Amino acid sequence: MSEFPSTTAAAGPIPTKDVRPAREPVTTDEVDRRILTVLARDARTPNNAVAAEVGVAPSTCLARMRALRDSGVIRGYHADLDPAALGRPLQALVSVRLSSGARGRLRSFTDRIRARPEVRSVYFLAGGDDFLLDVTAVDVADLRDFVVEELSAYPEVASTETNLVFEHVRGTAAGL
Amino acid sequence: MSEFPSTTAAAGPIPTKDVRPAREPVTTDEVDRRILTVLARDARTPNNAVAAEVGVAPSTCLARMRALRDSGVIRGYHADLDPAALGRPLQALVSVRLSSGARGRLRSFTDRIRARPEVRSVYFLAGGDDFLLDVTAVDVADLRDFVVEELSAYPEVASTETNLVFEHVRGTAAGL
DNA sequence: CCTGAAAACATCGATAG
DNA sequence: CTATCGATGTTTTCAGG
Repeated sequence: MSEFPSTTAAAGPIPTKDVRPAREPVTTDEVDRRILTVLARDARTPNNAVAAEVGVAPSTCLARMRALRDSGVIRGYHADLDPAALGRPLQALVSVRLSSGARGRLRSFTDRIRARPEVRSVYFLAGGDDFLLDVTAVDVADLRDFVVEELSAYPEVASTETNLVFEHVRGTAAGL
Repeated sequence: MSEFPSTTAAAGPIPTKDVRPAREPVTTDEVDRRILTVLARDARTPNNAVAAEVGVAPSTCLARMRALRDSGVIRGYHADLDPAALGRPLQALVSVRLSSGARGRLRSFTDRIRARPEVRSVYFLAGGDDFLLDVTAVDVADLRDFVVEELSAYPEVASTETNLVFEHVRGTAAGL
């Protein structure tokens, strides 16, 4: 089994049937893309509203949405929560480098890490660092605790580097 | 006016009414958090089902969801698309450093950048680099084109550093 | 791909704890 | 603040053309 089974994956207990990780492109037409654009902008847009916006019948739109979901083009639908509004006003990017002997346990290590409430997402990297964590924190002490006690405490971790995030904005095109 | 008006922001033409950026925490109780957990996992869960899952009446659930949306705790709902399935199998993180004189034009520069289809998100950083781009590409040539022609071509850009992303996974807790 | 009809759901106001 | 009820319009869903 590969160390990196897919280019990307969705979160936690997914509302998923049997979505394949999609190593190869799925054929999509203009209608599909317009559906995706609408759902990327507002995932709670009712099916019939999506249909009206892209100019197809609701039944057709529904079938397409399901196909896109089942084929893995749509990985899931997620509410975008504001960490600051939830009492986590600090955001940071933490680069982590593992000791060379620990690379084999990378997966189990990151599985533990990504379940933590601080962690928004994990990037597995090809470069000098092994991975990058997008994290939020209640305050600097909380951030320090996470880095020092949750990361650096493990012998697998060779080094970390923390960069504060002033602001994080989504791309406008959202993957299209 | 501040250079960084909010800690985070949502994408493009948002389906938003007047959601404030939420600099301060919003008071939420256990019911709210459970609603948020459900919606973070599957944003298309019907109000009915959310209500049943968290154990409140649908009317109550609906009112809370709206309050959470209006107070800015929920920034939006987005379909999570798989770039690989859409013909963009390459993902990378590009760190960008601007020339010191160009920092004042940072906002207009990044506004142009983030509208590009390659850009999934933009992190404004406090450290040595000015910002970090999460980008996808069709192939290496496409990636190179973006970095060389879209970034390095501008005099504002002092330097860039590109790191390939093997895999990107969402945190399990999704912001709670 | 569409239409159409039945079932499920969202939404509101009134009422009450 | 929360829950329940009932009425009304909308949305989803599926059978079939």
